Amino acid sequence: MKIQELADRMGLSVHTIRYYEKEGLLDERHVERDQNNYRHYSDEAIERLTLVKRFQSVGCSLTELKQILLGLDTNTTTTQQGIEWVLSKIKEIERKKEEYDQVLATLNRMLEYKVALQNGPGKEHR
Amino acid sequence: MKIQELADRMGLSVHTIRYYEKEGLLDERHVERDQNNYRHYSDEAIERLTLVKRFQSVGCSLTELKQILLGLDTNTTTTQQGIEWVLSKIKEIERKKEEYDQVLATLNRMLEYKVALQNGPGKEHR
DNA sequence: GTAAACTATAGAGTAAACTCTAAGGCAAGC
DNA sequence: GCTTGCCTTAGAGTTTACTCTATAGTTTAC
Repeated sequence: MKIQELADRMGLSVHTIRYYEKEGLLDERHVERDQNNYRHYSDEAIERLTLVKRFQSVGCSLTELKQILLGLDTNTTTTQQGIEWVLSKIKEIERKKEEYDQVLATLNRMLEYKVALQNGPGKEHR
Repeated sequence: MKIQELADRMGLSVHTIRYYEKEGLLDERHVERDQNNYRHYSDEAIERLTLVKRFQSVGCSLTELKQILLGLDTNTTTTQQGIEWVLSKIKEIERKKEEYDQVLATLNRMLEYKVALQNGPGKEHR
């Protein structure tokens, strides 16, 4: 598929996709060039970008993502070191999930307060 | 307490704290000025910045945070509208938590793969 | 066969959230 | 009393992740 189609399917702009390629998040398994020099994307590009979006949405920078993808692609970092990296990342994500729970708690308090205000104005305090 | 102490306690830089104040995330309940014009922070500043960090860590922009804090501070946005905003925010956070679970799943797959490689090299495939 | 729509590149511009610098005033220790 | 270190402001600089522009070639539709 060509870049515009991929962009539409992924909900990204063509600029962003080219930018990701420049940043090394896509490689020959995902993009090739037609005779006319147009980029041609494989289905693997979809998978890759889905992964990119997913990790990005939990706060990974593109630099960090490159590390992660490298870890998925090659066995180079396989060893105690690589395992420890993944473990620390897992801990980090779990901490973040706890943060989310605390934010949810705050939002729920806000909600209850607002609902109470709406239902019984004049009794706001206590 | 003075700005450096607050910064140390919160794990922020003094620059960042002044920046937050300029952006309207802190007000007279959190900062006052001594005779020498030094900023003097109340304990409420700690609570406030904790909240700021918490919401920020789940992807809220400072602009959005200002809205949230306004909603906590005043009753101005209390009405159906405000309630709906909180509800939509809660949905958003819940969606994000699901993303986190997917990322955790990916990391766990990476981990298993790496552990398997380390324990039985030569049997990487299948 | 030509206009509209898509592709390419290089590079400039933007927004958010810091981060740092300069130039100066205040304060605490020796 | 003076050096060292923290405080002030205004404003410049940085980083990240886009986002857009200019210029030009290609493809598709009528």
